[in-house]
Amino acid sequence: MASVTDATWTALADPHRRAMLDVLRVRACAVGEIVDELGFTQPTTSKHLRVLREAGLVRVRTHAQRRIYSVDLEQMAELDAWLAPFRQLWNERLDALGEHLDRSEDEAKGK
Amino acid sequence: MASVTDATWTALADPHRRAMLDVLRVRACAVGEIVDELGFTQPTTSKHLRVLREAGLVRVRTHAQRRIYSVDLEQMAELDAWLAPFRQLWNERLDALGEHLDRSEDEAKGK
DNA sequence: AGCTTATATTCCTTGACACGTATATACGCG
DNA sequence: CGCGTATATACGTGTCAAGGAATATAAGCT
Repeated sequence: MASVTDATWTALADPHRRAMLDVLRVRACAVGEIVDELGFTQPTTSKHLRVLREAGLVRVRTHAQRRIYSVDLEQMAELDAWLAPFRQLWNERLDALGEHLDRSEDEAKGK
Repeated sequence: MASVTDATWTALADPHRRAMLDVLRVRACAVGEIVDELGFTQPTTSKHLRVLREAGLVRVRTHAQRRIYSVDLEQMAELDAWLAPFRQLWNERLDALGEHLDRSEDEAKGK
């Protein structure tokens, strides 16, 4: 149960790696497929995948010579947990705005 | 309307800066308060705040000599937007599990 | 205007990271 | 077992970001 650590955030700091996660979000991929899709060299791709793996963001399963990488959704959920308090503040602000608008609307409808 | 860019993710990669965001999430702070709270030196704190500002993650308003920093919740919401598709997959997985459990439960209750 | 407080910036050194090239490991197959 | 495919690692190099110390800017105060 890998938790979110510095490595996780560092891994996300690189745009290539975020692109890789976006690809893997759609479906699990072998290394070669990611190379084809994103156009990075194979060694670069493998190195980035290693960083993502050590960050707990992706998982590998070996299938013959291929290594199939997929997103670790649980880790993403933990990232989300860090973001959640901020989102809550944001939603509170939206709610306050919505209430404000509703009040005007209710007054118009005479509700 | 600053959007999420590489700078945003890079800013989040640093644990000190995430700590600062956690402090600012509770309430807006002047630089000195952050220095006191987290124990970084003043120049370091200012430099990190600059990075956060240029990343669109915090806003400043000047109040006499003090500069009051606060989290830019809108930017956080945009970060959340990137994470959202992953969260959705995660929730679908939880729902599938829940449905599975509900089915067993319903059979037990004869619903 | 001088002094103090509050914050920002500069310079310098150091360490981490990304990329390319070359090479190593692993697996399957004839 | 030798060969091809698929992936990982090692090495050398250039770039960039972080921290400390010193200094600059800015605003209030007497």
